[in-house]
Amino acid sequence: MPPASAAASAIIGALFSAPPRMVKTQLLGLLRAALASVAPEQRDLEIVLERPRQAAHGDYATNLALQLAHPLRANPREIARHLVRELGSSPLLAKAEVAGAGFINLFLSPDATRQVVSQVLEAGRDFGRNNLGAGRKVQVEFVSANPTGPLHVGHGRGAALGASLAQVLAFTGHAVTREYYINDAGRQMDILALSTWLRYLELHDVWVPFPSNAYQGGYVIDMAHQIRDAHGPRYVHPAPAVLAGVPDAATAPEAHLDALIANAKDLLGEDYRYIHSHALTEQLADCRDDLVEFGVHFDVWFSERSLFDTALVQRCLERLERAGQLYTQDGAQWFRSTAFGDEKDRVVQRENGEYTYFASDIAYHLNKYERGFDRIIDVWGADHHGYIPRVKCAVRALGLDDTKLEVALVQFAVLYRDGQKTSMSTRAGEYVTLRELRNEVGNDAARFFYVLRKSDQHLDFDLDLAKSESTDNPVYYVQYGHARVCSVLAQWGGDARTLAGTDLAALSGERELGLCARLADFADVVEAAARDYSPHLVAHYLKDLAAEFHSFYNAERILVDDPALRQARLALVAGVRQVLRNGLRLLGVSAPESM
RNA sequence: CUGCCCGUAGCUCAAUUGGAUAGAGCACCAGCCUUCUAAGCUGGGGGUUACAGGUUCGAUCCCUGUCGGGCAGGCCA
Repeated sequence: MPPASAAASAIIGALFSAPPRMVKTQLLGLLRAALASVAPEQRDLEIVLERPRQAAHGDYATNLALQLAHPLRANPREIARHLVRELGSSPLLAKAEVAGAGFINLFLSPDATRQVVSQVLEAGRDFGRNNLGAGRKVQVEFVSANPTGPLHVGHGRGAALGASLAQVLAFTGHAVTREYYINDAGRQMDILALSTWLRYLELHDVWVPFPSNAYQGGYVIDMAHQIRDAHGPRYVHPAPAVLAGVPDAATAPEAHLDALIANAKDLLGEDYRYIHSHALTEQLADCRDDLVEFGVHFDVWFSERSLFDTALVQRCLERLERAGQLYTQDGAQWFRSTAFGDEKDRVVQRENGEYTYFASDIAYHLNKYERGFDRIIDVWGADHHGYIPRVKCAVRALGLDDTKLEVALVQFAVLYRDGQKTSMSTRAGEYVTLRELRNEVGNDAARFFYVLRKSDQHLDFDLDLAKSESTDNPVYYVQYGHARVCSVLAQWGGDARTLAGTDLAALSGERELGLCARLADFADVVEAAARDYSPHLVAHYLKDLAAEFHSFYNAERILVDDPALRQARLALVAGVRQVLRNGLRLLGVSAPESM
């Protein structure tokens, strides 16, 4: 991990300072100056500048006067009038007026509205980028599924959200580390190893009843074949030995499984580790391939087992011990989480000496803090929400700042086909895998649909809609907008890069200026998406931008005879294409040149 | 029983985090192809934001209660 460097931040900062400032930023500067003049003691007040819902209320509006009314003990409309007077005249503004209870409505000059097109074309792929994060180190940990089988559609949503969120954060000046936590130390991995071995024994006509709570999937049989092909009968043991002293499966299924695992370890000795590691390696590779095909990449694959190998779990518990936050009861070791506001104390080491998942999780979070992240984002399934308080308690007990740790919850996705829910039972091993979903609807539709909803909302995933090549399908709708611009530019035949310096004065129609305003909004959308961990805002924005473009395209011809108007419109649609591209890239969706 | 999340048009969802007259897409109705991709566009109807109070200049958003739905509450992960 390279050290967080001020130098790197400075370089990044310099990159961003090059393009001219956005109109909104310039307006904020004007308002700040007016504020300092009207109410010097309130000069540091946060100024909110927003897009009014209605066109009659201008391009931007601010409630600044309303905010000042209380501290100044004055009539908000009166304050607003003072502020407007101080704003004076600016080439940016066509008009500034006081409205309603004391809003200030700002109407941009056409020049001010149009200049965004030049900014888009000059900034190119960097348009929308900002330095909100100022180079701060952020870790996004997501997916982190147990490598005990293929990823399913629930993991897919976490993958899509985490990847998009990481992109958005990187785009807003954060130094992002994408991380996958591998649960390679627990009982679930032992169950997978056992399952593989039992299938392997079956291939050698050693028949041990396959437990219903072991892993049923066909991939387990595949691994058994691989092991047999590579090593023949080396790991075969007779069924009576495998079943020696094993309690009844029907009455004690979990104890049955644990006893089988214990026998496997005894009989196989060192060879058990081979089977265990073969299964882990295979499943992890499958998982990684799946994610790579999905366009989801990780910087760090963090092994749970390494927390034990480096004795971090032990050191972590010793640290809690010294702080007086551990005690022993009923043979187990407990963390006094109630002292930090949790509902009940939690076990960290079981009576049988095994550490709980919680213990390694505390250690993992300690490790995250020790790596110096300014912010740590855990993306979890919403069913883990009850787990948040105890982890935060543990972090506090270690003397760390728990406000650095944020958990983004992802609700389940429910698949619909022909208007019917598709079953997704994890038990029988017949759940829908991410790979099946990707094969059916394609990576682009999957990525887009997954982030179309706020992540903490349930997602109804309409498979038929995702597959349809029609206007109803938002992915196709947005991508088609991009392809359409490409088609127009191809028809024109010129070099799109030469459009950056185009004179835009001919853009004067309502639709044209409306599109310009929409392009300018991209910067705000990106910022909001980063601030609220809400990539869905980008998806919605792209739908809106595409709709506005299609509407414009339908109403006006771009390749008109008048050279000045033609060039200006070409520059405008080239700007639309660039912003569509940038937005789609944040979501991991391709921007096709033709469809 | 307790805690967390949610409840917005017939359906799926937004709403710049407390702003002005709550918006899109489906579906429904009526239109638009001699034109750069009709894989598109235009117009229309549709709402007591679950319900009842409260906080203030202003509430879908914050607080309280009720009703309804989801998820959690292991020495499981």
